[in-house]
Amino acid sequence: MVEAAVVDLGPTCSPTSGADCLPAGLQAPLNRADAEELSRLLKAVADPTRLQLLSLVLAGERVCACDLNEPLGLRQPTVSHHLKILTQAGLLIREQEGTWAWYSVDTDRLSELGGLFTSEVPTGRSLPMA
Amino acid sequence: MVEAAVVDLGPTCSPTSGADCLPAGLQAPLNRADAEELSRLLKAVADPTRLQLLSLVLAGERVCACDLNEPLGLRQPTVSHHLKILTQAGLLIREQEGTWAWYSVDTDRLSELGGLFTSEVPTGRSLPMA
DNA sequence: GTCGATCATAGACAAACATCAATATAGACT
DNA sequence: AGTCTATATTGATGTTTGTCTATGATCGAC
Repeated sequence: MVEAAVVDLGPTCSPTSGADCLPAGLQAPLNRADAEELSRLLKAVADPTRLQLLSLVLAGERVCACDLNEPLGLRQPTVSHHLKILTQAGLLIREQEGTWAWYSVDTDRLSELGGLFTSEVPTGRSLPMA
Repeated sequence: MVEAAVVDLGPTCSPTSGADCLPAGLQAPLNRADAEELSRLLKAVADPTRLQLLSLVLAGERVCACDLNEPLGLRQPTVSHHLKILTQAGLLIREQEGTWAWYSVDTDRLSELGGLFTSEVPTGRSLPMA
């Protein structure tokens, strides 16, 4: 040990955290439970196929599942499996319409994800002349 | 098929993309190569132990590896393994000093990660009265 | 009803992964 | 030299994960 750098990994999220109470981010030391909850969300996104899926649905705004098999070059059950994972993670919204299943991206949830790593004060605008 | 929704998965990053040229985000449809590169970075973060590691190093600013085994409750080789993965992903910076290894977070890289999901125009400040 | 199309589920299988114990490497110090 | 400490690497093991085929469930149209 180099020093008495005692760091307790206490709870960072409220003990009665609901389904949408994400552990805020990395600013405070994460306890195991919060880290596991965060990793569940991140695992949903840490797969090349699911990233392509997200980008495709994001490009189409509201996309039929039937249009996703071909551009990915994967079998229908495989795509269905990934869509389920993304939906369970709250990143995709599923709407059944007759035989079809329409998917759209929950952009709030998506930016919530990004916010986990960018909770600093924004120092400058990224767009030219707002 | 529902419509002729042709989406080509062309390259989104420059063909000669260097090590730090991340595929920009999900706004444009991702081809497989870019999706795999992104997923490599996200996989580094999609693990509860590595999330705890990041939060610990972030809290200490510059942390000796010797102080990380105990708060995580994991063996030294396991922690060393995770530190290597985070370093290879560019999220941690390693500095050797005698026998010790000091780690710090590359905050630029970290916010680059967050930016993958939050490339929208910021509509409002999140801090009270800036 | 039957047929065809869309999507989900179940089960199998190989590849990737997290963890450990054991060992190796390298520096500091006597 | 020799020992102790800090860290990395190797190899093994159990678990998770991505993909497939095969099958089931549901809806619309004839």
